[in-house]
Amino acid sequence: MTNTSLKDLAKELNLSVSTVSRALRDSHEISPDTKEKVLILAKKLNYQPNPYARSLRKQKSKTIAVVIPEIANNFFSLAINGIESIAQENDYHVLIYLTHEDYEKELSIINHLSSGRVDGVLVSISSATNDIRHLEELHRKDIPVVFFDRISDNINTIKVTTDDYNSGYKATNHLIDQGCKRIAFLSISSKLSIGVKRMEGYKDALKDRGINVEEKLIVHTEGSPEESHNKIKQLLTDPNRPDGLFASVEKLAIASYHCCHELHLSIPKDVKIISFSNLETASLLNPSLTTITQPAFEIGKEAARVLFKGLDKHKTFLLNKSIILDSQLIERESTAK
Amino acid sequence: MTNTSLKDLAKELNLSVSTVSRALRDSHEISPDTKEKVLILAKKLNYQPNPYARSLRKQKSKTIAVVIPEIANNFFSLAINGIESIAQENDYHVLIYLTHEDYEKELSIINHLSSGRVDGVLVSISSATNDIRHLEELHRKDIPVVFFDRISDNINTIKVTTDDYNSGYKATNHLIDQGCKRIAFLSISSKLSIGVKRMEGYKDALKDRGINVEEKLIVHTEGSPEESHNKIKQLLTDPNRPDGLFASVEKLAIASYHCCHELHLSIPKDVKIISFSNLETASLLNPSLTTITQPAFEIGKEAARVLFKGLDKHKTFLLNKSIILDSQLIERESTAK
DNA sequence: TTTATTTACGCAATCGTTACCGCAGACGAT
DNA sequence: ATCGTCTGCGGTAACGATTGCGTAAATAAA
Repeated sequence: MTNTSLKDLAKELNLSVSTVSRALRDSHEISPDTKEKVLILAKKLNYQPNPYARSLRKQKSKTIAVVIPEIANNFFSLAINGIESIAQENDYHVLIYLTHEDYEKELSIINHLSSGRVDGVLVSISSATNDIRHLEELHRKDIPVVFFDRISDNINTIKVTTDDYNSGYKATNHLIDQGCKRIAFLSISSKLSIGVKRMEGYKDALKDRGINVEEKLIVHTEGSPEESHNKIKQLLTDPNRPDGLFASVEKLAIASYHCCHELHLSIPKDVKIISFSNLETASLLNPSLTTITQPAFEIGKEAARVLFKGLDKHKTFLLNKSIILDSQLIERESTAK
Repeated sequence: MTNTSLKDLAKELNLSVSTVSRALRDSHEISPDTKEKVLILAKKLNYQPNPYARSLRKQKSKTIAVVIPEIANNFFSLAINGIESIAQENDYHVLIYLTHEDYEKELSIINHLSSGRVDGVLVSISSATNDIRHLEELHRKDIPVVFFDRISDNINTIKVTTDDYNSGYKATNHLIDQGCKRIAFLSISSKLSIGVKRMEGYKDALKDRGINVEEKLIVHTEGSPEESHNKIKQLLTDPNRPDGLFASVEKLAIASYHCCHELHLSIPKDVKIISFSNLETASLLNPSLTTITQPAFEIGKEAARVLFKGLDKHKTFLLNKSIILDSQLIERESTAK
């Protein structure tokens, strides 16, 4: 059985296709009688307008794309949750694309999206991405783009993030307050905006408290989980090892926990750890993890909201604007004195 | 700037639209010369065929839908990861829909999908779903449906799950082996297949070891997180409280941990806990959590694979078939003697 | 040389919806 | 009676890509 179309309805009711179409969209040009007949039959046959025909005709797809590095990640799955909820409110559909931190993949995905498949794009760039010409291309084709979390500063559009600099500053300050003298900073990319800004907060906090910034305490692990693990382990086996770790992303905190367990280092006695994280089990860890928790769900929602706001008025939308939501420092045992 | 179409290419090259179309799809009817000219210009203008025009014409969307209860959930986000990877291999697009365990929402989503928006659907039903007529409707419209994890036995199609009965049996057996005498079973639904089968495994394991099944040790928390929390707390404050908890889903294990902490019950001394879970931090919890870990990523992959296999040959596809992947019991401290 | 065949392309219909234009008939105003 | 003005509906041309069919020119076969 194939789907019922306007033509089927029209034939059944001895009306023209255009009349049926208008009746369904409650046009004032159609008499109440006719409307009712049409609506009843449509319901009876469970008529669903063909989305592709409609999109083709209206040059609107009622669809947005979400392009993210990975999904098995608490931050991103919460963000998607927020995005999807706003999309559902607006009767939009959500396409998901994962780049797996791969620039080539991101390139080909974004490139594909310039086909008009979607009305707008929400993106959090991959850690491997330097060149953002592919994103500018979308821009040029008048497809609104909103960045969230992992943004690029080199493109004029809306960006939704948390206050990464400040959070980095606060996190570092907290470690110092708890007695740390040598604090390492862990990140997954030396280029990613979130990494850079969090690091600037880290550096400034150290300076403001009169502590020297040591480059060898700044670890960028740009590759595999194994690489992260090894680099952290190496950091912690150094005779002059740090007494505090600031993980700029959750997975590095988890790796750090594993390393400490392996090396029989006690958290927080030997090493204190704080991390950006949306881990729901942060409070159940051994020891519970002090986190900077981003409002991931809200970030998703807000990014989607501004995107939808922009879907009406393209031109004025392509502005450079930053929306910054607050993160929360939640103190737990991993940084106890 | 709008997108370039076949017509644009044709005009530029003084060719007809059909020739350009055929050239791009490497038809043998087109001369090598012409093909090359077309391909070069297409690349230069970054021509991307309009997906909606193509879908309309071909009655194929190159898109699948994934309908799941929630996404901020390790199992589902891993499964999506698997699904997306297979979809990308097959050049398909993935639409995500969340039901939030709400039957009405699931109904309206599935109903919408009968419009032909997608070529196939992967679904894990909501805990509130009894009636599956909406899914049968898809079936009737020749839209292949593959269930994964949360399946319905009342519909003839492919289902991908783990061996829930066996896993339930093994988990219960493990608790008994570790010395538990009174084992409670926690689930989020008395109807959901995964809950029922895991429970049957639980019951049979008890019987086989000569332990009576006590109905009051079987807790179904069908509502909010608060309700779950309260019911578990109530269970644990009973003077005759259980000494073992078998959580059939991860979130109930987490709730159980919180309850034990609140009630100052020691895990595993006072209460041992085992849970179905894909928590990446299971080994870092306090104490580390013994889990039945499902191959979530593989389940997603496999479900997507069989769906794609079915997208060719509809008719023969609509078979009743179960694909069962093994879960793994990973013993940790929460069930130590 | 004539006929058949191949090569390389154009024409036009089609997918299902929507939007513009047109046009009867009813009705009121003049 | 004539002229506008609604009301309610139908016809048709798009949207962009695909595809069956037609056909001129080039080539081969007779």
